[in-house]
Amino acid sequence: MPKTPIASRPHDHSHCVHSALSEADALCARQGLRLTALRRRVLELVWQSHKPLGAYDILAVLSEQDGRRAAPPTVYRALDFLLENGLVHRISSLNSFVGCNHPEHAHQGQFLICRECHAAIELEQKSISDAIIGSAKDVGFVVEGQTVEVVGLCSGCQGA
Amino acid sequence: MPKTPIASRPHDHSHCVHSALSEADALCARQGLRLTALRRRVLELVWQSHKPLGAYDILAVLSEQDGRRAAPPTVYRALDFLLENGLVHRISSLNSFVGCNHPEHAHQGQFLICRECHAAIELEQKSISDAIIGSAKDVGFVVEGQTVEVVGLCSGCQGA
DNA sequence: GAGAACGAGTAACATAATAACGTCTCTCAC
DNA sequence: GTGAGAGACGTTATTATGTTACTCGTTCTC
Repeated sequence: MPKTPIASRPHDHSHCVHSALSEADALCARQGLRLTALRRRVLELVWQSHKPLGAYDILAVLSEQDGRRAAPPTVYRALDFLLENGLVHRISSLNSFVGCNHPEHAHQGQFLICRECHAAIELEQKSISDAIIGSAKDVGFVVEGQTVEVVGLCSGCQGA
Repeated sequence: MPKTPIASRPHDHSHCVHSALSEADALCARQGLRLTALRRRVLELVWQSHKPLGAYDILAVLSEQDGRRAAPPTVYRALDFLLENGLVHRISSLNSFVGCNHPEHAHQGQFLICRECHAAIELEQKSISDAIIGSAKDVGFVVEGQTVEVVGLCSGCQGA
């Protein structure tokens, strides 16, 4: 049996996807938000992917696989909703999107992006935020939003 | 005399631009790099702007003001050269570029971007880098490149 | 059930970046 | 000097990403 490197083996995380969707259902119900079929589907696609997904990737699936007549605004509106409500994050250095691991509280994560397997690992390290806020304060700058995107090699890809 | 808020007063920093260009000249001479007229002009434009400049903004100036027949590749190639040699930084959340304050040594800065006046302040805080590298190490991730872009209000814009 | 608010389809457009190929001009070995 | 090679830049076309404006139908509210 041929060995497959861990990182490239598409490990089945359908249970993760499922639980993320349930959590999103609950969260939206609680806050009176409408997680429509389209929005839910987009969220599902983002979660299903092991790596950050571009808007046009989502668009392609909606058109080809779901048979929906979708155009860019369809996708971007759904993504805007998901972003606003903390269900996904945007990775601006990749122009793409990942599911949020902790939608239950507002935050902006930090991301470790593997240049080999393209996985994105979400962190939420107070030490990083604090370092940023502190340094900003030193020059009189008030922080409202942080974008921290780190490229490198994940543990699984370092041997290769 | 009408009061103009500090941030919107286009304070003359032609001496900054000039010294940045001189420094670039010296650096390229030292390293045997060719800072051609085009590359130098692009660097000058980036420095002249008080805020991050998009590739197509640069393109417009080259075409309209300089009368040069320029197309996107012209600008992107010049920017690639400047990026590779640490003379400018790219702000990926804005798809735009700023002059580097410390081209003399390789680094990736952190940026504070004012949502009001759009100025970009470059930081180079070891405390931030270290926090990132440390957190990454905890999950076995090896950092190769960092993108830190912070949105907020600069000191000059906080009154408004 | 009338009207407001919202979600989504549609077409066109705007902006950002790259690909592929050609030409010119250096430089440097010979 | 000269010609081969490399590098810089022009040119055309294309791809990728994101937005605007308008429409229609549904749902929510009263």
